Amino acid sequence: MRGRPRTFDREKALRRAMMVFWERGYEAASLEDLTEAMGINRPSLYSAFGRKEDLFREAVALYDTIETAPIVNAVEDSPTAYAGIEAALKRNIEVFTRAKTPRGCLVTLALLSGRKENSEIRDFLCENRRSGQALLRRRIERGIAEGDVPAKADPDRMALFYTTVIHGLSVQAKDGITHEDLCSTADAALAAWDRLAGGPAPKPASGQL
Amino acid sequence: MRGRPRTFDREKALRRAMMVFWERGYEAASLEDLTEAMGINRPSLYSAFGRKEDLFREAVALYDTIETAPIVNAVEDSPTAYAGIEAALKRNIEVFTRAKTPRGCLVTLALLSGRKENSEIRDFLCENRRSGQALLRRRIERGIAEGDVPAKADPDRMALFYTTVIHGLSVQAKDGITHEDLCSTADAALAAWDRLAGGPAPKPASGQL
DNA sequence: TCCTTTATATACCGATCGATACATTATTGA
DNA sequence: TCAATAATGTATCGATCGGTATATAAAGGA
Repeated sequence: MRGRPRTFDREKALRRAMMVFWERGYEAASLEDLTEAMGINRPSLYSAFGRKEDLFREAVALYDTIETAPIVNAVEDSPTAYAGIEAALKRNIEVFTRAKTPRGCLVTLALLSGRKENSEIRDFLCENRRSGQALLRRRIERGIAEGDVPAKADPDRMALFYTTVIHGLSVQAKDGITHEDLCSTADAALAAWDRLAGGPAPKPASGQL
Repeated sequence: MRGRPRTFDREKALRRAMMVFWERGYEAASLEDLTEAMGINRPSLYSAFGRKEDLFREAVALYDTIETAPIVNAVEDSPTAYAGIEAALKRNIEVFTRAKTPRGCLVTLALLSGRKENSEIRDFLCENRRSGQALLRRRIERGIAEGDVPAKADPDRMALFYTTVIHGLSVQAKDGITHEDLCSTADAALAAWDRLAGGPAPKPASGQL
């Protein structure tokens, strides 16, 4: 390639930008905060990532890759829908309270209220949240298909409930609630499972599996 | 009183400021947004309410008076702890989805992430959230004392769980979830009650009440 | 009537916001 | 060797941020 080579690691700079957005949210993360954390100056940021909005979208994509994707895998790899939802709750809590990263979920906390000119980014984050909800819904639907969830269960409703709890856990994590208390809260949500699913999981007929 | 009389209704102006903070959050509500909504200019705002931070604290106090206090009363006036928590959920949903006011809870959504120089306001809001949690805890403790909640129930844990759900409902309301779906989610949370309380409510001995 | 007091309106403060112009430096291809 | 290309550092842009100085207007008290 022609031209002067880049003197910084683009991926590492993006990861640091992600941390700033995670800590401060979208609007409160200033270009000065970002460039300082990334170790570069403004023109380098703009040539490598585009505008602040572009950088943020890429930071969210990186968050999805680093933080969300393993949770998605855990949900899908769990043997039952219940175990999948439990994994979603517990693994999110691990992320929300990890010592080396900011508390709570970037996608949930970065922009709830805000300036009206940032409504597109708010919608972008909302869509991301809905995709997490869709993940849980599909896992419960699969549970019905595979027989570990009663057929009369309502996957939409259950996914909405557990997604709502996860959003609440983000707020609580940001407020400094302990890991232990968050886990206790997740268990409380799971305690509703049988009644939400319309009874305990039907026992598969012997030899069916 | 001496001096030129005020030409605006202080209470009405405060209510409009509250709406702006409710809609945009603390940081994104600019003085221009505020003065325009309040129908006054900056010096009038400063002489009547002090700095932006002072105005915000007073707006939150008004929110507590107008929106929160009736919910507090409903929780405390409910005949049982279960009915009290149910009232807290349902009445919050009414507030979060009311057509004439912004969606979600001002206290929860106004400042989660943000600039580090606003950490005092974040703590102020966090304290407000914790007081809501304490309200639920006390109502459950009273339920134990009055016999409508089993003695082995954990009021701290139950209050934390239902408060977390309410925080999640704020996020969902902001995301545009329907009133019906929010109610369905609240019912899902209430479905965990018996297992959280350690069994259904003990039946009072006949003649005890 | 006139002075004191308080509110109003205009205009502006320094600081910071996101975003760039410009000149310089470093590299590749011809 | 040198033009073309791309990244860097500095310095700055206009807009907006929260917050005020200043002058004027409107009331009460002496």
